[in-house]
Amino acid sequence: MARGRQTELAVLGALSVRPMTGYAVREEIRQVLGHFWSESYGQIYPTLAELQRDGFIEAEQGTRPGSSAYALTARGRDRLTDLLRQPHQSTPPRNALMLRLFFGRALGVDACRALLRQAKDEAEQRLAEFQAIRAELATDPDTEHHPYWLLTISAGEHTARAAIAWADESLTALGQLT
Amino acid sequence: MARGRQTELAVLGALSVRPMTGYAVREEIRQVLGHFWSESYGQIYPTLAELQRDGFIEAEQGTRPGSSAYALTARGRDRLTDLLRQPHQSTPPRNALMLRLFFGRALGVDACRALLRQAKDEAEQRLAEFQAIRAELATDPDTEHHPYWLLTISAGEHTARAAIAWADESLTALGQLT
DNA sequence: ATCGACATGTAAGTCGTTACATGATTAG
DNA sequence: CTAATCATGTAACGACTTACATGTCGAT
Repeated sequence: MARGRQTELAVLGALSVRPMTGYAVREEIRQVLGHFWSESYGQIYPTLAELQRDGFIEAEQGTRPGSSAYALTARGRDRLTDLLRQPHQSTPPRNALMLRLFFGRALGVDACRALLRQAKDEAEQRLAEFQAIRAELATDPDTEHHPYWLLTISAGEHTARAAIAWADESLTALGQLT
Repeated sequence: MARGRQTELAVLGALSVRPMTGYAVREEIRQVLGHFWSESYGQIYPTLAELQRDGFIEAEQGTRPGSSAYALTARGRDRLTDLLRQPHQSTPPRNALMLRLFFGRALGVDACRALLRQAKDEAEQRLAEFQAIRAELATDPDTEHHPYWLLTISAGEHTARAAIAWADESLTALGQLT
């Protein structure tokens, strides 16, 4: 499966933006990549220790006791590029909503409609969040990351809009049932 | 987390369509729900044993030795409805493509464009598959599952089309870089 | 002083896949 | 006869989350 590499990649990527503590890595991933990725402390801290042992990151001096920010080393930068180039295998799909709708006959039309309305609400909220992030990014000083971050925001917007359209269509279709 | 329930739900759902062996449950999920859900033998067989122990399913007679098809009991049908009604929590997101594009600066424009082209190809293939399933479903004798199955197919189509549009847009955007 | 945010780390347990062993049945 | 498919089951392993224990720092 080689999925430990994925956490390694996420952590190295976060540190490539700027040096950070483990806590900050988690916050960064949660706030900025939250719709596409997630990591827990139980993954992050062991990974940081491993990366430091292997010389891919180093603790920065000047941090207060009980806390240390890590920065990429030159080898760490190479390692990041390596990992980015490797083919990615997505986790097997597990969409709880689709599983329920597929067996919707046993659930009943009304409950399915409720599920669809909830899905639509969530998609609308996601869309608003992405648009807010986009607006915030527009005011930021231009970093070289900018065009790539826009890519992922755009993906979020497209997906959310598709979900909204699908939910509307499906509510109509189910409405015509009995 | 209560995710063991998810496998239980998938297995009960499959058996609600028609009685099946464990092997067939896996095939059914792989072929029909493959784009939204997956289960492995390591999950299915222990779950079947548990469900039988709890009286939610029973082995049908008349099956050949070394093989047994299971059917839902009345209690099993209730159990399925119960599980369907319970609120679902999706697995935390882990989108390997987005993770890579987000750190695209370290990967380079050309490699990112290659990733996008690949994503577009995959989305087009998925769209074709969904349309094939839709066509096949149209020739089938009408079951009560029909409208619900169409729902999930439609979701797949919407998502695939959104992915294609996003990839096209993004390829253009990245093309204007340097 | 105390509350909330910052910060580190681990143990326990769940979840899930992969790989293998084993054998029956069917189509060519 | 033999290859492919149908079928069952489990052991080993890896990935990941949750919950907890512990402590620092800044603001009120």
